[in-house]
Amino acid sequence: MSEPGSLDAYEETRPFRVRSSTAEWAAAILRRRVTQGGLLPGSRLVEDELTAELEVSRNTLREAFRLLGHERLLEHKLNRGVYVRVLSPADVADIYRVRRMIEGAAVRRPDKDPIALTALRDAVADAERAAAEGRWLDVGTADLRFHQIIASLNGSQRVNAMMAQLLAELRLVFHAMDPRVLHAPFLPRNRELLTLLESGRSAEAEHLLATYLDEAERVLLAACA
Amino acid sequence: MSEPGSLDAYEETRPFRVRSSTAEWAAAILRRRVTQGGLLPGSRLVEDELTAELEVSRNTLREAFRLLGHERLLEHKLNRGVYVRVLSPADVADIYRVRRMIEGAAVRRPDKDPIALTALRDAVADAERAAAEGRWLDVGTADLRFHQIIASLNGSQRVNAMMAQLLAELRLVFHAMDPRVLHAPFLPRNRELLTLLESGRSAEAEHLLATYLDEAERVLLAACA
DNA sequence: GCATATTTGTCCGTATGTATA
DNA sequence: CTATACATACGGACAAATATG
Repeated sequence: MSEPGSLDAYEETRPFRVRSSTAEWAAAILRRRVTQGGLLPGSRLVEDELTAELEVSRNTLREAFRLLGHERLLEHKLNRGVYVRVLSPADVADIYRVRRMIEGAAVRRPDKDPIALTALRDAVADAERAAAEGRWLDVGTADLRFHQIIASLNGSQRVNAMMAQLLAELRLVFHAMDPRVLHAPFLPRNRELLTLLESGRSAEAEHLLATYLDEAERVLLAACA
Repeated sequence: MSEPGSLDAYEETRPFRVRSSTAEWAAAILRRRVTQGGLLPGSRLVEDELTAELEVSRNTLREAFRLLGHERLLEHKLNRGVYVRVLSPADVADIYRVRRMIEGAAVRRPDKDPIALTALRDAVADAERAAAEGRWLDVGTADLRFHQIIASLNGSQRVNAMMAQLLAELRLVFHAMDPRVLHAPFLPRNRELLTLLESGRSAEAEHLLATYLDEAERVLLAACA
């Protein structure tokens, strides 16, 4: 507690514990390792090692495990330990079924929040700039942000939370792929989708999104197998 | 559990708690009390009382609290305790936004699973029988099952889980209402919706469902305020 | 198949911080 | 302000399950 993570320069230092609990702090560090690829799917998380490294008690670490398990980033096998989740092809297919439902309902809505449209323009511009400069990981981040904003057009906090969790899960598969191959084909389509949304052509946007998601699913399913 | 000190090798001290963790077992008991109205919204859950009653440790009970907190059945106020969630009108509106999305997508699908249709017929029949016999709580249970099956037409495990959670949350409001007033108006419409689904009239089913959900939302919003 | 070491699951006691009467 | 009640977090303990030789 007194000396937070002096050996680990990568990690954020422990924030003020006024607002967040120690368990959430530990969960945040592990979450970042998983979503950013530091911990690959299938890796085992040993309690002893992590309590020593994070300098938290076993109880607190186990609470962090539970938080991330509920986000489907970790898998808890009884008496056998905690592992980074490995997505099956069935998982990927299921995630894309939900994405088609959420994003489809979003673009079908007649009333588009102008603030969200502005945020969409920013996300597309960021992705294009990152691509031009070869920062493909940043392209991926902007792409995920784009789709998170699309989902937010539904105007539901619960849908936003579901979408955030789905995209975090998808990142587990992303690490098995070249980010350029993964994101480059979809950049122009994000731009096109944005144009259709801005001009209110919902039916065309819905169709474009459907084919978009079908193809993305195929790419990721190939990476799974 | 009942006798922590006794080391009798032959007696089974924890019949079923070996398979699932003790925390999940405790969570299951509390979940049941909340969804079945034994613990009303706003009630405080005191650690000391529950550790004594359930005969589990504080750590284990806290694990159970976390689990139910993520299911949105309990509310965790930092340093101030754990309470049964009280749904605001905004929560009810949000839940119905998601229900319109999930159930709308379900009835719009062209391919209806025949097994699900059979299950729907059973649910409607159960509800009607229970209503005829004045068992209004059972009517409510069958009604929720009806809508859970509707959601399952999407063919997604994740959507099923979301729907189950939404309906569990809705039960929090149900306890503030007379179950007869709540469910009776919707019985004939479930029957009608089933007929439309069986005959493949998706557009009509979608419209009926939309007006159905709008009215149910109004009823519950009134109960909230 | 057995014996041992490791790891997890659970519980306890306690110290500290925080909110409320 | 004090007192009280409670949540947060830690470390130790031991049984049970699993992994290892």
